[in-house]
Amino acid sequence: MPRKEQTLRNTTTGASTEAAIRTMSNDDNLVHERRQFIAGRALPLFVRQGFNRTSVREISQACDMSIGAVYHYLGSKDDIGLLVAEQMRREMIEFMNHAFEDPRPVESLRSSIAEWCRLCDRLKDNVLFLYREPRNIKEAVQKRIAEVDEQCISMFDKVLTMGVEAGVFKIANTRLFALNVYVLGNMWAFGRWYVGKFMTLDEYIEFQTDALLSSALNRR
Amino acid sequence: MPRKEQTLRNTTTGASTEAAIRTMSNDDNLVHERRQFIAGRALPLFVRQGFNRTSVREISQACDMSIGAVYHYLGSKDDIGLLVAEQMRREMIEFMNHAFEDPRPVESLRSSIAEWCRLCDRLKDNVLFLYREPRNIKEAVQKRIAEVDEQCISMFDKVLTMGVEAGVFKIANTRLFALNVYVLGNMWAFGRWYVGKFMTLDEYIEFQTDALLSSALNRR
Amino acid sequence: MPRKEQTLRNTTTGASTEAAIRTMSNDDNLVHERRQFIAGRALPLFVRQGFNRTSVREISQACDMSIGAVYHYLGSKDDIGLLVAEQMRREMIEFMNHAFEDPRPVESLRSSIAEWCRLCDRLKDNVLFLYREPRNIKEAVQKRIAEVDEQCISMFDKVLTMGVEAGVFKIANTRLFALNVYVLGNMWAFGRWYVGKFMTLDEYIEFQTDALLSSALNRR
Amino acid sequence: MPRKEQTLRNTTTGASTEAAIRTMSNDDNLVHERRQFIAGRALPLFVRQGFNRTSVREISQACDMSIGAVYHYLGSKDDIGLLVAEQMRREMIEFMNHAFEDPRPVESLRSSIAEWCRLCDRLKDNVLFLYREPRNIKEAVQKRIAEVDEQCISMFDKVLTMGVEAGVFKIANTRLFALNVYVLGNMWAFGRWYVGKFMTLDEYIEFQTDALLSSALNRR
DNA sequence: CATGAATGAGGTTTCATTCAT
DNA sequence: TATGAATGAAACCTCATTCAT
Repeated sequence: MPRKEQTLRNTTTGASTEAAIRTMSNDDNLVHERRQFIAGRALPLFVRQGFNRTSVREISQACDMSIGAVYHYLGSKDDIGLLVAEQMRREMIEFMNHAFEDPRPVESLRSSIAEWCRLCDRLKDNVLFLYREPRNIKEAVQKRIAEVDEQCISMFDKVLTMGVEAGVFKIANTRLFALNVYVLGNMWAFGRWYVGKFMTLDEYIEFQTDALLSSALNRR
Repeated sequence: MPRKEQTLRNTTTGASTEAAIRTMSNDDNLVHERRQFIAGRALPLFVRQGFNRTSVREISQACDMSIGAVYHYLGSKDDIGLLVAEQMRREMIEFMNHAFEDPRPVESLRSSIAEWCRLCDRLKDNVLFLYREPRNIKEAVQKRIAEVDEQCISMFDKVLTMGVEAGVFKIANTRLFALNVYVLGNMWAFGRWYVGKFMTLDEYIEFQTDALLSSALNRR
Repeated sequence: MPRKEQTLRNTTTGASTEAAIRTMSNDDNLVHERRQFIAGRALPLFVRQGFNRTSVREISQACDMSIGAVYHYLGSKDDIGLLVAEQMRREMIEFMNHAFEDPRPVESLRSSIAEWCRLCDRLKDNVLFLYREPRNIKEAVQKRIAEVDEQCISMFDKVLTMGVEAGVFKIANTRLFALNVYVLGNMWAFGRWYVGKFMTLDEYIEFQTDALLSSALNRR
Repeated sequence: MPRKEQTLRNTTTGASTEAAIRTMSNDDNLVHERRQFIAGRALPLFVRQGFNRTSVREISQACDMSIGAVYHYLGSKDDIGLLVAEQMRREMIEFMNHAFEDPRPVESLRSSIAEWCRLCDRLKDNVLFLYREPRNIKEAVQKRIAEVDEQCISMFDKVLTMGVEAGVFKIANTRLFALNVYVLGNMWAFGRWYVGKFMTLDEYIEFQTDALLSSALNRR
């Protein structure tokens, strides 16, 4: 599906967010690896205690590193937010590149919902962080995230539109419907209503897909 | 519908959160009024800049008060979070006491969705605050909020279950469906995807209601 | 014993400490009465929590008065310290005017020790306050207190000297011995070593008097 | 005199107060050294101005450190009080372990009085602080201090009792007599009556020892 | 590369005192 | 005379960041 990829490449090309982060090291691989490590250890702390209530000292301790070492690979605490955002972005782009292999609308919608929910489940903490701490992510990076959000929604929109054009779906507002799909993935990640307490991820995917399809399918 | 009201009363009774907040004044009316005023001025700041990035000095300035005056009516900055939560809670209880006058499932669902969305629209900032800053709200108060959330979802659940029992709806998992209704209200409040940019609240309510109904309705 | 009284009058004459405290009222009796009341309620708080850790609000509440009322009779929180000091001073002067009716050295020492201990017991809190919070009493007032301290010690000194001159006592350094008598009174007031836990005031007086006498008495 | 030492060790064992103080550093030696330094610079300020009237800023300036550096080694301003108390405690334990080598009651009393007075002279400011600012020392630490106070008094008591049993002393209440010895040391540290103005420490020790002995000695 | 001591601006909070009512 | 809301300076403390080692 080269068309899609081009579209994506067009809008997401540009200096990688990560490359903009200051470091004292020249070993790119090491830098990347250490940053992922730090972000991975910091993120649960952010989710549990909040970004502002988590000190760099705590982060360095969670990493079994010195404070100086953390700053060796990062320019500032805020940069960890960028890494979290960037990881989400990377995975979403990955997701968009691999979903929709199927040209059949129903199958395509099914698989994209499932994949999307699985992605949100895997990056639960990133999703939460992006909801909760937008003020701790640089405006520019928020925009980059908004962009992939938008692309993601557009992708769902396209699948739906395709289905509508094929006469398989009947949807009054595909854009809003696509947004619903998007939110439904995030919703699983939100621990707030304990969805995970009374349902497995697979059941969740199944029920939600069925509900959406029963609403979208064109009957006549 | 007295049964519902009783249920609600039973679970929501308890010492008001507000009464637990320290104050230097004995004039209850004044205290309440000033607190609402302070919370009202502070909330937009929190939403715009984040709770931690908003200083008490800024809040006092936004209120045209001295810092000391703010602390005359509040025990701490965190207490403003409680007020925000409490306001949401109050309005949700109010909402639950007045919705669903209609015994017809479809009408009842329609009106409850509409009212719920309007409530979320009205308390947009409170909704956002509760999503973003849970770590700045005392555990106990988060629980109180979770309680009304739960009651609210249960309420939607009951409407749906009623409809299912009446043979009007056909829903695989009413609980999850109810959760979808709940989230759909919050979703409007979330500026993140700019739903409001391409749609009015009324349109949003209409489209979403239709989509949900088309999914829920039992077609023989 | 007019000689003594003259001495005292000479050094203690001067503007009363209390008269120097600002007030909004002209009714001298009322002012005095209220001040004693306030000081009496505040002193235990100071002893229990410390002067600085006791707020004017707390004091006003302990007095069942408004903050404004407290300031109606006092110019500042510090003034309460002055009142405490002044009360001690007044009682010590009173004490000095009435002790020593007896010309016999031993009897005179006995009674003055006993009276002094009883005074310290009665003004326990004042004694403690003067030890603990000298930095919260104006320099000038500290000096006035030091003056009566000095007079008190001198008084004991005189009794001892009289005894030495009469050949009844044999004391190497009457000044230091007098100081010991003084401290022994304060010592009772100091809860720190729980003297009061294993001894009544009367026993304390008896033992201490005997010990001092057995040290002071001239044997040959 | 191994029995005494054992007794002391038994009751004074326990987690060091200092170990309970929070620090950002892991270098125990550095932490201890810096804390002693800070406490040493702060204590005279406390004595001169009072604990509450001395700000952390002043302390940090007196130490030629930044405020942050002070908090790097201490968890709070109050902790300096603990250090002051702990230093007194340490020295008193040291004192108790080394005094009383002499089995002759009179010599033993003489030397213990002298050593005690010298200790109080050396730790003048600590003594004053403990008298004046008990409300700024955690209850638990006050208790630990009360414990060594008690041990110290008991130690004097034992010496006296030994003398009484040997028929050398005749004392009605050794416990109270011991307390007098204790207080007499503190009394020197109290600047309040300017004992130091008209007497050297050695003279003070001499006079007080003679007075006590002349009271304690058994004259058939 | 790594460490962690040091910095100090800036945050929250307290509280003596004033003054309009 | 009495009230208590309001003030705002100043206190304690945190923590992101730097930099000498």
